[in-house]
Amino acid sequence: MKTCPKQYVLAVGDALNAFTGKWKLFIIGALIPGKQRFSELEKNIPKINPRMLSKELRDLEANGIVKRKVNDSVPVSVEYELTPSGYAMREMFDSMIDWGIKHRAWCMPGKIAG
Amino acid sequence: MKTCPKQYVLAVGDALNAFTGKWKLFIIGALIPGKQRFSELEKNIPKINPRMLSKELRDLEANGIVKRKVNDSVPVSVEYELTPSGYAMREMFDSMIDWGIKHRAWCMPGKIAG
DNA sequence: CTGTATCCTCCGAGATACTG
DNA sequence: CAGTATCTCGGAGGATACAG
Repeated sequence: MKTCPKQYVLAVGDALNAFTGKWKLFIIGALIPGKQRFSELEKNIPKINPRMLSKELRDLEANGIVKRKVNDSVPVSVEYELTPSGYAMREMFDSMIDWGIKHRAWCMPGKIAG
Repeated sequence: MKTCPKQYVLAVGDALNAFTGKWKLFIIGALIPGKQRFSELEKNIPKINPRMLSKELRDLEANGIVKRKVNDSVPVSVEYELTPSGYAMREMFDSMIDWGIKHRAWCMPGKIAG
């Protein structure tokens, strides 16, 4: 691995940490159009349960991908929003999409759309 | 999720499948400079054991990332090499590296190099 | 509404020994 | 050399009920 300085490995590790697991990608995806409340996320992400949603949101917050804002209303509401780093993930996803589409075309022609 | 057609989700899924897990990224990284034999991979990837190496290589081959070539020599040797799709992952990794480095600069300044 | 607390299951992955 | 066969364990993730 000639051209592979240590900070590259760390950087890829950060990126992987940020969106691996079963749900993080869906949560980030759901937040790209804009902030959402806990219950909206729960409704918009099929099959997730509150325990997992809560846990993943805490992970994402700890990793600086999502920020959490409590509105002091009655009843209380909590909004989640991507941080600048979170929004910046789009370019990374775009290049994953590019690769994925080319890969499908290359090795499973005819299955472009599922 | 307005701008999120189904084939995008599939494409990202393909990309994730291709390199998640504990070892796939290291294997791909080890193969970027060129083809390598089983035992070379085993030696070059610290702490991997033959069972995991074998399993991950089979996964990668099934996903069209790696191709396996048996040389009919004595003793037998087997070479693994990235497919064109495999080599094409570099751009994706580069954009992950970009994001990771910016992310580190943004949310953990001073820890650029670990 | 926004989460926690428990309990449980399944599988990724390590250790070690063995085979053609 | 290039793998496979077992055994084992921890942790990711699901189901459900409960709490502030």
